[in-house]
Amino acid sequence: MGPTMHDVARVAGVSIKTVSNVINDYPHVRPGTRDRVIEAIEQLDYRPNLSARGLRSGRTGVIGLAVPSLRENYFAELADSVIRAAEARGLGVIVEQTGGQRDKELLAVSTSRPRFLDGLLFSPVSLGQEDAGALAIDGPLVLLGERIFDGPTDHVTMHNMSSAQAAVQHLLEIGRRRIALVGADLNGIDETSSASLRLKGYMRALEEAGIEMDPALVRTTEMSRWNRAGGAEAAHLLVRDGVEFDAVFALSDTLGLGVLRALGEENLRVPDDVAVIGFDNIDESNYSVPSMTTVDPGREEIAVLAVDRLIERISEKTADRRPPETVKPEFRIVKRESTGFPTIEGE
Amino acid sequence: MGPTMHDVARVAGVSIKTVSNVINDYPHVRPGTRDRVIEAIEQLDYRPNLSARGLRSGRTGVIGLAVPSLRENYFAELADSVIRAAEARGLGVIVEQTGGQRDKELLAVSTSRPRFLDGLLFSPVSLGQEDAGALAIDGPLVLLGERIFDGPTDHVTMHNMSSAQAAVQHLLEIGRRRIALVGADLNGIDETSSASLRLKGYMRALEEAGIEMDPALVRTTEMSRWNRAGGAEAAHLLVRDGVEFDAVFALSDTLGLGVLRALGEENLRVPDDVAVIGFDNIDESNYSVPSMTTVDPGREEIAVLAVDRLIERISEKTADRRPPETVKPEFRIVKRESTGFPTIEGE
DNA sequence: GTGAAAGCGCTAACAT
DNA sequence: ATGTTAGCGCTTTCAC
Repeated sequence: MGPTMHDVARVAGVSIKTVSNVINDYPHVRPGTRDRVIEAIEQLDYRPNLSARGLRSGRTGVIGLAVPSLRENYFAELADSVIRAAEARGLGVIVEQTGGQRDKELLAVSTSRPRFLDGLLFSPVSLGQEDAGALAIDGPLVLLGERIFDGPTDHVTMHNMSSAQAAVQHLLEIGRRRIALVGADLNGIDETSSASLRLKGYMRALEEAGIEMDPALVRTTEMSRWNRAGGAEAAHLLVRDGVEFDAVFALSDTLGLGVLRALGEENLRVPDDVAVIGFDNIDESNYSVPSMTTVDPGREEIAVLAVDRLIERISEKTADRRPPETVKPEFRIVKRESTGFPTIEGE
Repeated sequence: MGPTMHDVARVAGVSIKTVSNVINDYPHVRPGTRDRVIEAIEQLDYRPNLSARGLRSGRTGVIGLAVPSLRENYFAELADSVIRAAEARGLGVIVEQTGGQRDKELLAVSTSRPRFLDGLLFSPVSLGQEDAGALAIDGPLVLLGERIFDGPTDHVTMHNMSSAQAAVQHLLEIGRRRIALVGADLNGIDETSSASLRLKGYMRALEEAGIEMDPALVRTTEMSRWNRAGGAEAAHLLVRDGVEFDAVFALSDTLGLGVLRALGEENLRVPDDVAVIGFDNIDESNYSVPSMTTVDPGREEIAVLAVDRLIERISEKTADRRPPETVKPEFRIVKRESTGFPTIEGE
């Protein structure tokens, strides 16, 4: 067991309170005293016991991040951003994987969370609007994604609809008219899924361009197959169904990467025969053959916004509680080879 | 502030000790008493305060995992495996990213770690053999990777040399003779890098086949460019230098994926003109065009072995301390399209 | 500006 | 089989 505050106090010839003051940057400490304490800390290699601090102060300095899986690139990159944002603010991050399973998601916001985490960033994929009530947990909670709106907590989401609209506009601008959509929701349009919101953006863009939507171009994909295999399958089916198309809007980058693979196998050239745009801007989409145009929803900023919201909630006094707030970062279209633009290194 | 053991004890009509006994599965509790306590726990939605437990018992139930970055697929997938292994054993995981920077790696095993984590899994890339001394920290530590051998801690690594040898043998078996290697160490062979160990395996396989190594086929890549861009660059240079080759052994999958991209741009067909094998078996290598043959170093088992070693060390009494131990899982070659085998779904 | 002391919620030694 | 109790190392209120 390492040295304690008492040890430091003894070596520095002060009381434990003074040591505490120095460690917590309490301003009214005489410089000389402060120096003696710091010296003692270094001499003993003293480090505060966070369990004790946590017990006393009610804060552990650790937040949770609950995501479906780190094997999904988007969430691995989101975790990277969250961990860096949290570290910059002196917080550690415990990563929990829900596997996108409803029971594990419910667990993440309930019992599984003993009094330990200062707060939780939670990105559900199975819970929906009807579960908003389950979010009324005791600790600070910030929601990520678009499964639940108007819940009792802060919410960081993205411009799903307008960015999807912009994506389709980009395809229209390069002259495409038969634009397939890959990854639509099986249940049609419910307000709360990324897929539905992005589909709405697609429809809006077509409508503005005066193009009638062809249902044969809209391909559904089970949520569990929102990956390369699912994208490949959808593209193969498009071809084998004999549907004519000159562009694909994939509702996620991994779907898009699968589409690229399948189009290659079908001997269709990208972007000459078919242009492709994805959604998420994961690192990988810059390195596919060809590199893939995509929507950058502002992942990095989502992480920063979320961590900052959470910190605010953690330090907020119960009395002057602000009402829950929903924020979204700006998005941008990253143009690459799959829509006829050269790849920009490092983009 | 939630209910405490005292509250539970009061509701159940027992003493706090009995509550503690029930929670910690102490065997000698009368069934009826146990039931009353469990009922009270549920009624109050009581959850133990881990800070208090940690303070008292010296255990927090949280371990650390320090990796370069979750944006590198291999480490994201490793983190996934570690988190699942740890969860199965009731431990949480705080993920730290070192960015592969020497100073942050040193920090990970020193001051940055206040008395909080029960133990640390550490995958260094900048620290080397000469830093073995820095690992003599107080808490349990298990090392991952191959930067440091014979250090003072347990070490989970992989069969770098023999698996690399097997990779090259696979290329030889399909009739390739001019096998390029992408990703060699700039500093030539030092014992402690994955690159060097895998290069040795390459040389051994060639030697056994009676093929003389052609230095023009061995391409070096800076550690910081062990990614798709670095792999692509190396492949482009191979072609532009006019080197003849019919296969590439990429020392990592991301290098290999870059190689695939570059070969496509150079109008070389894979595997007809050039066969490609990677190393790591990240999910992505199964979805490239073409899908990529690779070495599966046993990542999943590495995680389990590491977590189990760490748990043993955590619960070990200082007295009967076992000497440090080095373990490696089995590897296997996953054959895919890039060496002429059909992709197997889900492989 | 600094010290003394209480107590956060829990575990475990000891008592019954 | 269960109860009593003393801390674990820290923060914080209250003195001085």
